[in-house]
Amino acid sequence: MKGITVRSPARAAELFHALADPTRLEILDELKEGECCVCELTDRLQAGQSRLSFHLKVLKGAGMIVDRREGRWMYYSVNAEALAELDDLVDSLKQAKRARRATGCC
Amino acid sequence: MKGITVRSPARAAELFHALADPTRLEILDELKEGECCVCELTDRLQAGQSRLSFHLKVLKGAGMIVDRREGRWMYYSVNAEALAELDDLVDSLKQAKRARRATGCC
DNA sequence: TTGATTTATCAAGATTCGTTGATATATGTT
DNA sequence: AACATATATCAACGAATCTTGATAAATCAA
Repeated sequence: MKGITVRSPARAAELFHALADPTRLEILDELKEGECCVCELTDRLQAGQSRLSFHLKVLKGAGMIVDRREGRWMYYSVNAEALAELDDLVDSLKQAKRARRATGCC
Repeated sequence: MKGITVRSPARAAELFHALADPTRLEILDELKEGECCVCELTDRLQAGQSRLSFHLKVLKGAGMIVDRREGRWMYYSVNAEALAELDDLVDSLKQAKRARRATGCC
C-alpha cells in the first residue's frame, strides 16, 4: 500500500498560490456565504474594482471559483470541486509517517 | 450560530504561501515520510543546497516544519500543529453556505 | 443613438520571490 | 592547529506579483 503523494506539485502549487493572498481569502470568505457579484464585493471588502477583478481572475484561473453572467453583473461563487481537491491535497500532506530506514542520513 | 471565518487572512495567507511552490511541496512530501536532513533532500530532490536552504527557511518561517540539530546535520520534520491549522483553514473555506438575502445584488 | 453602469484589461511602477554562485558559520576529524 | 563537511546567509539578477489609475468592452436604459 503505497503512500499518497501530491500527484502534481505544479497543480497543487497553483491551488495553494490562489489561497496565498489575504484579499483572495477575504473574497472566498464572502463567496462561501453564497454567490456574489463584483460590486457587492467592492462594498464589503473596501477594495478597488480593478484590484478585485485581478484577484477574481487569479481565483478563477486556479479553478477555485466559477462565474456566471446575468445582465451586466457577473456572479462569482466557490467551486465545490476545488474544495474537494484542496481536501485531498491536505490529506496527502497529513499522510501517516512510516518509519525511515534505521541508518542515519548521508 | 455564526459561520466560521478565516480568523487572520494574513496568517492563513502565510501558511498557504508556504505551500504555493512545487519545490516546497516536494520537500514536504519527503518529510512526511519522516525526519530528514538537508543532504538527503539534496540527493532526493536533485536541488542545489542553497536553494533547499531557502525553501526550508520559508517552510520553517511559516511553522510548517521544525528543525533539530544533531552534530553537523540539521534534521527537518513536518510540524503536526501546522497540519491541524491547515485542516481548520480548509474547513473554514468549506463552510456550508447559507442562503443569501432574496434581493439581487447592488 | 447617447449615456450610464458594471466589469475586464492594460500599462507602469513598486515589491516580493526564486535561483545561483560565493562566502560565512558551525561542527567534527586528524 | 589545519582541514573537511553540512548548512546558512548574502548579493545579484530576472521573473512573478500586486496595486493604481486609465481605458476598453459589454449590457441596459432613455
